Amino acid sequence: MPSPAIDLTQTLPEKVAATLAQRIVDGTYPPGSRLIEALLSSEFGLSHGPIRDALRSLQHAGLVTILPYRGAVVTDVTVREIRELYQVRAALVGLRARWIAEDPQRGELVARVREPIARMQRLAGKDRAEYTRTALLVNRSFTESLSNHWLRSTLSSLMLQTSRYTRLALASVAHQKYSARQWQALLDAIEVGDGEAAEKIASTLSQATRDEATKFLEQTALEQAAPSPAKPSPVKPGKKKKMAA
Amino acid sequence: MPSPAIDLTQTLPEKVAATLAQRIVDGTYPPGSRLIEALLSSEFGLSHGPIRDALRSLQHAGLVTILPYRGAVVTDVTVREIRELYQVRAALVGLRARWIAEDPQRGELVARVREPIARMQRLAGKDRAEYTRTALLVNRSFTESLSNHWLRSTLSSLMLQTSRYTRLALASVAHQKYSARQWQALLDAIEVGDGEAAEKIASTLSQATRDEATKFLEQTALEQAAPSPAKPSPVKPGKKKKMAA
DNA sequence: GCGCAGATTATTAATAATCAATAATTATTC
DNA sequence: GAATAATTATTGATTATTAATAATCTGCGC
Repeated sequence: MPSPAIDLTQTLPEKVAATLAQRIVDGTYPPGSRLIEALLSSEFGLSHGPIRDALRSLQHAGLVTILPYRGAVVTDVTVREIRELYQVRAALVGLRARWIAEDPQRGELVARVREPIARMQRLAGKDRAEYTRTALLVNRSFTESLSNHWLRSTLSSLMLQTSRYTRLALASVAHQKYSARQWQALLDAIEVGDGEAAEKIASTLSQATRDEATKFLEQTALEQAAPSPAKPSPVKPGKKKKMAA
Repeated sequence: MPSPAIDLTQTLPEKVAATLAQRIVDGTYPPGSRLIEALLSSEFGLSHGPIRDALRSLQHAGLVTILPYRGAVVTDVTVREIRELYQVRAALVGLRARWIAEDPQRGELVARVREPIARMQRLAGKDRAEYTRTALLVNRSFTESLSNHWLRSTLSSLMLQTSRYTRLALASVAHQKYSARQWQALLDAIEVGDGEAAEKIASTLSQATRDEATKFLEQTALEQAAPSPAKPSPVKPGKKKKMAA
C-alpha cells in the first residue's frame, strides 16, 4: 500500500527539486556541498536531464550556485548577506500584513490561523520543533492568502531562503515567546483592519528574527574561527566540502 | 568583422534566453505565442538541450508559461495582474529610492545619472524611443547601485516584467514630461539624503506609470472586443496564435 | 449538418550513448 | 620546491530514440 499510489501533479524535475530544496533547507546538505549530477541521477534512478532541470530550478531559487563546468554547490551566504536578506523580507512582510489588514476578505484567513496562533502561545518555550512547524505553517497561510500574485511569489521565494536561518532564531526561548506574542498582536491588528499597525508589527518581528539569527551565526562563526589561530594557511580554508548522496 | 568576435562570459542557454526575453519584451513575440523547441533549435542552430534550459529560465522570469507536454507560450498577463505587478513594483522602487538616499556612497550613482536625467528633460515629448531607452538605462543604474543583493535581484526580475508595459505609458507625451520632472525631483531628494521624500516620489511615479499603462491597455482591450459584436462564436476566440521563428 | 469514438499527428518528456570543454588534481621535470 | 605538463573528474552539448500526452482530424451513424 505504501507504493506510488497517487502521483498527482508535479513533473519529474519539480519533484527532484523539491526533495533537494528540503535537504538544503533542513541542513542535510550544508553550504558549500557539491551536488553532482551523476550521483544524484543514480540516487533518484533518473537520467541527467531531469536532474539538470532541478538544479537549474534551485539556482533560480537561490539555494544553489552553478558555476560553468564546475557544477552546483549549495549557496553559501555570508552573515552580511543574511542581514540584507532579512531587511528585504522585513519590508515585504510588512507590506503583506498591511495588504491583508486592508483586504475586505481577510476574515477567512483570520479564521484559519486563529487556532494555530493560539497554539503558538502554548508551545513557546515548550516544544521547539512543533513551534517552528506551526510558525512556518502560519507564515505560509499568510502568504498564500495574498490576492496579489507577484507579492505572493516573491515572498515565497524569499521565505524559502530565510527558512534556512529562521530556525536558528527560534533556538532562543525568549525569542519564541516574543514571536508568539507578536503574532497574536498582528492577528488582532489585522482583525480590526489597522494596516498601519499590522505593517509595523510584522516588519519589527522580522527584524527581531534577523537579529536573533545573525547573533547566533556570528557566534558560531567565531567558534569555528577560534580553534586554530596558529595555523594560518597550510590547510586550504573551507574549500573542500562533502558531496551529495 | 561583424562575426562572433568576442564571446565573453555567458553560457549558451543564457544567450538564447536573453535573445528570447528581448523579443518578448519588445513585442516580437506577443502574449500567447508558442515557443516551439524544434523551431527555435533550428533557428539558433543548437540542439534541444540549451533551448530547453533557456525556456525554463524564462519561465522562472515569468515571461513564459510552460505547460506539461504542451510547451512554452509567452505569458499573457491580465490587466488586473499588471496593476498588481506595478503595485509591488511601486513598493520596491520606493524602498530602492529610500535606501539609495540613505547610502553614504550615493554620490557615485548621482554623478553617473545626473547627465542622463538632464537629457530626459530635453527628450521628453521630442524623441520617444530615445527617451524610453534613457529611462530604462537610468532605472537600471539605480537598481544596480543597490548594495543589497536581494532587492537588486527581485527588482531586476520585476523590472523585466514591467518593461513590457512601461513603454505603453511612455506613449503619452504628458506622462513623459511628468516622468522626467519626477526623476529630477528624485535625484534632488537623493542628493540631499532625504529618504522619506525619495521613497514617496519614486513610488508615486511608479503608480502614475501603472495608471497610464493600464489606461492604455483597457482602451485597446475594448477596441479589440468591439469590432465583432455580431459574430459570437464561429471563429474560436483568441485560441490559435502564431509560432516562433 | 451533428456529435462522438477512435486514429493520427505534433510536440514535449525522458533516456542513453557519445564527444568536447573545462577545472582541479596529480605527476614530472628542471 | 616551483613551474609545467599530463591526467582525471565533471559538466556542456549533440544526436538518436522511445514514451507520453494533447490537439486535431476522420469517418461513422444518425
